[in-house]
Amino acid sequence: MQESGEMYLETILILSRDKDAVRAIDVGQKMGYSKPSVSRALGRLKADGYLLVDGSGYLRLTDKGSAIAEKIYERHHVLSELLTRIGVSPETAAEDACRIEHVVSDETFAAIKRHVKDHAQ
Amino acid sequence: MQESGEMYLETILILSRDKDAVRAIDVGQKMGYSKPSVSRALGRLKADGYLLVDGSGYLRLTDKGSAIAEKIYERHHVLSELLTRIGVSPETAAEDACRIEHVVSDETFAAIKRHVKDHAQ
DNA sequence: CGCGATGGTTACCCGTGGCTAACTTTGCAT
DNA sequence: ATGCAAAGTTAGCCACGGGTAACCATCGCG
Repeated sequence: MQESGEMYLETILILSRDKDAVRAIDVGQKMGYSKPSVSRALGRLKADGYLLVDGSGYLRLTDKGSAIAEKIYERHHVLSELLTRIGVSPETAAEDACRIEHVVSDETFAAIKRHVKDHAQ
Repeated sequence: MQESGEMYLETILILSRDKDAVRAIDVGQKMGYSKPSVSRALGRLKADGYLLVDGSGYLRLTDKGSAIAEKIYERHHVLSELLTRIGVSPETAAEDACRIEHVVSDETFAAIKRHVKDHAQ
């Protein structure tokens, strides 16, 4: 799983919190990508079993896809929380969290999560 | 400047701390990349004015290249310090710092640096 | 009924950044 | 002087991940 694949899955998860049905076009709009780019990326995710597309073009994460999306989403939250706590502006914190969330190891994220929890405010 | 370019510059900086002369082959050995990959990457860095190569194949960072290398190197140190401090093992901290160092914004890094300094041990 | 808008896909281009294979160049040692 | 080893480059392969242009399919509305 590549960083960009994780972003697609996370985006689908976030969109499906609001909308009851998520389509490729919504993903593209949210991420600022063209239709063909989204189509191809989603095709890969589908082929690799992270995603299902029904007859009407509605997207649904598989368990496997959902697990990744939730994992990244959690990281996003915790990292944003940590960064704002040390004085980063909310916008920048969100942007940086969005990049860091894909590159930290499980060990490091566990430590960060523990740290944030232990030093709750 | 791409992430991989930053890694090359940082590696050259680190190598030039030990050795008095750094060649492409040393960089490749250190990074685990093949000679052609290194040759091409260094060619780009040279073309973009980050790097000089003398007649004997010795590498020297320009001011521009040095600035980036030092910046990334500092980030590496501070991030490693932060991670080990919250309980990450030194090896994992180094690996993660190596990835995070390329993606954090200046604002976030400034905040991290301040945090690490203020909570010195 | 037809036409246009919407959504999706196909085909193709581009840069990045790895790789191998093969070539050149250089320098040292026999 | 030969001849090998080390360093670098060139050419070409591949996957990723963006992009356009163009096409198809469907659906709603006049």
